[in-house]
Amino acid sequence: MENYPSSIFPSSSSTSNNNNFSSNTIMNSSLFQDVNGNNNPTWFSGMKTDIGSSSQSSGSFGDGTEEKSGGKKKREKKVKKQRYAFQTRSHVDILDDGYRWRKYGQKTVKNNVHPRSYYRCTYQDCNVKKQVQRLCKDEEVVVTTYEGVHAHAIEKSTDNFEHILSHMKIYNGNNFS
DNA sequence: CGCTTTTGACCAGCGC
DNA sequence: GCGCTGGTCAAAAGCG
Repeated sequence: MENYPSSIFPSSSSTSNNNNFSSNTIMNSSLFQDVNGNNNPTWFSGMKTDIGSSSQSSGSFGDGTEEKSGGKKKREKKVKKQRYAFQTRSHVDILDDGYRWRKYGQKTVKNNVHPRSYYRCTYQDCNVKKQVQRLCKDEEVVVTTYEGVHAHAIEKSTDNFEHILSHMKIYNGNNFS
């Protein structure tokens, strides 16, 4: 599409050495997974998982929720955004990536005993969402799917997470055409 | 008191 | 057309 974000997370003015990301987390692997591969996940090198075809009207993820057609509830009508998924081997579901998230839903998914949690960034006018889900076959593997791009700076620094981001950038730059 | 989490209901897309 | 499934809303409860 038009705007491939160079990275999911804009400049994260990081300095300190907070270990809030790895306090309870074992970062053995962080790979990107095609979220389109439903039952048969296929590992791929790129970080971009374009679920929408190509008719993404609004290029920015900043705010896409002004549409309230109908009048009942402003349930976002399946605006297909780019999603980015990566796996993390961790004992905890919540990976503190420096942003503030508010949970807005949880659903049990088919073929998986673990529920999927839905989070939304609480920053003002930031509609970035993420889903957190564990693999049924490997309970230590947590799949985090980001939807949208943060249009603001990271709120707290996480060097560990930036380390992951660096990998993501590498993947994005080399392998994704 | 304000923010977050929980949880059931609601809605839309998709496959049969 | 119907049922299943995924995603979101919103009220209530919980917590610092």
